[in-house]
Amino acid sequence: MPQDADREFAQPTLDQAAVQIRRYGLTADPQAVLVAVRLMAAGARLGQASEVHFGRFGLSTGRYRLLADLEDCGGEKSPSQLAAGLGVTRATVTGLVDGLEREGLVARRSSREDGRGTVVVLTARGAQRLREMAPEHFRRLEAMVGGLSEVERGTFLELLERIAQGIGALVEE
Amino acid sequence: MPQDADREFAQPTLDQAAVQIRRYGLTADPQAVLVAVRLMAAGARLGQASEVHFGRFGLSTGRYRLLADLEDCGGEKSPSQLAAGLGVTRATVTGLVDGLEREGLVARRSSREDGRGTVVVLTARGAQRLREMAPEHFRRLEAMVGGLSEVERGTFLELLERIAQGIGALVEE
DNA sequence: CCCATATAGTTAGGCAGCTAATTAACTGTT
DNA sequence: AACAGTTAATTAGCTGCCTAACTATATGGG
Repeated sequence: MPQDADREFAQPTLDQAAVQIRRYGLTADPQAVLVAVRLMAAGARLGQASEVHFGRFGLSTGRYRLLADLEDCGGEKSPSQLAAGLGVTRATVTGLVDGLEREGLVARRSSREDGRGTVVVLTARGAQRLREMAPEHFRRLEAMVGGLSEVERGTFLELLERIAQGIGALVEE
Repeated sequence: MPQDADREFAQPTLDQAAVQIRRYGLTADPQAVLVAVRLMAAGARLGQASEVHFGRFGLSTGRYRLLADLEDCGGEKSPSQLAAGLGVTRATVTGLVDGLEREGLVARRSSREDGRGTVVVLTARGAQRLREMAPEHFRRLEAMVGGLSEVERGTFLELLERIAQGIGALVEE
């Protein structure tokens, strides 16, 4: 019996943000803070929902993304290239590949050009798994934003893009 | 010398989405898929940026949120209530409290009303830590969305809200 | 009153992300 | 040719999140 399934996701409110800001005697704009906090909450929640979905196919978000990236690139890539493509460290890729290799979805072989390198290869079984998941995966992604019209999606993308730039600027500080 | 610091965050493109959809012979809308994928990427990136920020104060996103939630509620709450407020499981709260207690930022005492229960209490040191972090924390949140006007932020919030509903519907499937 | 069930908190084990350190191989300079 | 520095991949150890299982206490029905 799963005991925590009824976890509620109470969205943070504008009032909460305003109270916090006032408590510390600051002058930040509560609405701006709310945008940031809600975006983070949505991202986290989306991440968890994905994890559950991929779990049903014996994968995880990270493993799925690695597999998909491999297929996008013709089925072969070095761990370093995978890390760059996925935006994670090479150490993380090592772990993901370990798991996928155990399941026979990818294989490792050593590089011919570079004695230090290895190449991760998508196996037939790995490609098969991707095909099995695709319909539901894309259906879910579509359903998630189904409440928005095409124009609204365009607007959202543009605003998100600008926020992403703001995040990028922060990271470089 | 950190060796992976130059990790690039290549945003997924509309073309990539379209190619993937076509490969599996599906009919999903690439733009809708792109919105979902970018939102997930932004959330993940924001999460990592936060982690770095909080790390400079010897905390993490989860620990900070627990501390802040505690202060919002007058400084005392049970682990169960904390879990509900933060949207995580009680097991996770146990881990967060363990860490915070080790640093002397919170304390545990057993509940007087319920023999099974404990109460997590914000210590003076914990409150002090929050005060130290507040200015930079809120400045960063504000800076992140600084590229948007007030009207745009309102629009973004509204669209994000509708997407959050879409995510909620998926979770219940 | 007792027992079944529910709830509070913890523990154990898993995964994914990180950093830092290690080993091996490549590269460029002198 | 030898050595220094760089890069590829892995390993070890941390955190946060999860689920499942366990212990202890509450609570309600026969």
